[in-house]
Amino acid sequence: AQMIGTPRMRLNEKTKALMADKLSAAGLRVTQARLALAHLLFGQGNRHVTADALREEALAAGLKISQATVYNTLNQFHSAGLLRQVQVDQARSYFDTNIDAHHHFYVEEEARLIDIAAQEVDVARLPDSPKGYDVDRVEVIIRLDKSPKA
Amino acid sequence: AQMIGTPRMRLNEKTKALMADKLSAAGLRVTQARLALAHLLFGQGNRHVTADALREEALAAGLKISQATVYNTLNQFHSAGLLRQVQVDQARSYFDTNIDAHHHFYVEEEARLIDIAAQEVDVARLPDSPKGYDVDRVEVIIRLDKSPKA
DNA sequence: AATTCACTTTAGAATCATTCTAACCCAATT
DNA sequence: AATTGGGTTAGAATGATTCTAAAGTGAATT
Repeated sequence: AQMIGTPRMRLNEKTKALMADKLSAAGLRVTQARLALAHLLFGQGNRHVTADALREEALAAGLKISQATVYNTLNQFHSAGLLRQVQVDQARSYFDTNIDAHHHFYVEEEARLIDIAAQEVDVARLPDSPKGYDVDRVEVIIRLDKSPKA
Repeated sequence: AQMIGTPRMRLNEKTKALMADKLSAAGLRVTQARLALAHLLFGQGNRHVTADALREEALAAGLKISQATVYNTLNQFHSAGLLRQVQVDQARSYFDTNIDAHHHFYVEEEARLIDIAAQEVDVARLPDSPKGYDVDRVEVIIRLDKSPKA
């Protein structure tokens, strides 16, 4: 009998199986496009991607996938709670594979987001929410500039 | 002789004079369009406006002003440090007349921003910035949902 | 008051991210 | 294998914002 994890099952296949589980668990049908994008998004560490960057990455990986599907998929993953949307730049939105509570550095000059673990920031006091409203989430964004050359 | 502040000088005129000073101080030429928009923006308490909302307000006030000028002016005011740009919604950007350090509530369902005074939030601890970068500013955004009906 | 020149304003076109449409395709079920 | 209901797609549509290049205006000068 073929054991789980033996050389016969390539890493890629294992990841695919994990991704299929992830999609099912999120209530999404397992399709080729979703599997492939999930593989790119969740196959490695946490990432911040724009729709266009993901599209290019997919094409570079030899996938045949339309821009509409990239958008659809990112939105579906977001609705399903697999991605978080980060709004720091007026031009485009970022999707973050890290869905745990955390914060961000943003370097505008480089259009680059950097995660900050929740425990690295201590928000000691917050105002009461206006009557009739509840806190959905608290975002801390630290905008960075390149240091002037000394 | 006509004294400053007598009934002969209408409130509107006084505001206009203040706005002219504000523009000059910011290094901007005093033009009709800028005066009129400054009057709408800074004539009352602090506000959060979108380009389109400001355009409509201008038209409603009987001003003849193009959308391009509204955009140009908002961007110039922003560059000159008279406005701050707030990025909370993927669809449009907001301009905030409050340029002091402060934070925001954002009600996505209503596309509404609410100021939070700086002293209402206590950010007790922040991570070190990555090497080569300096903190430009720290933004705290508290996203709100309508409370479910009890 | 007229002239000049640089800066402003403008209408409309252009751009760019994102969404929509309507047709085709595929995953699950019978 | 046929059916069905979502999934995917190319291309059009949308909507905010920017660009263009032509006409207008403020400030300084004659």
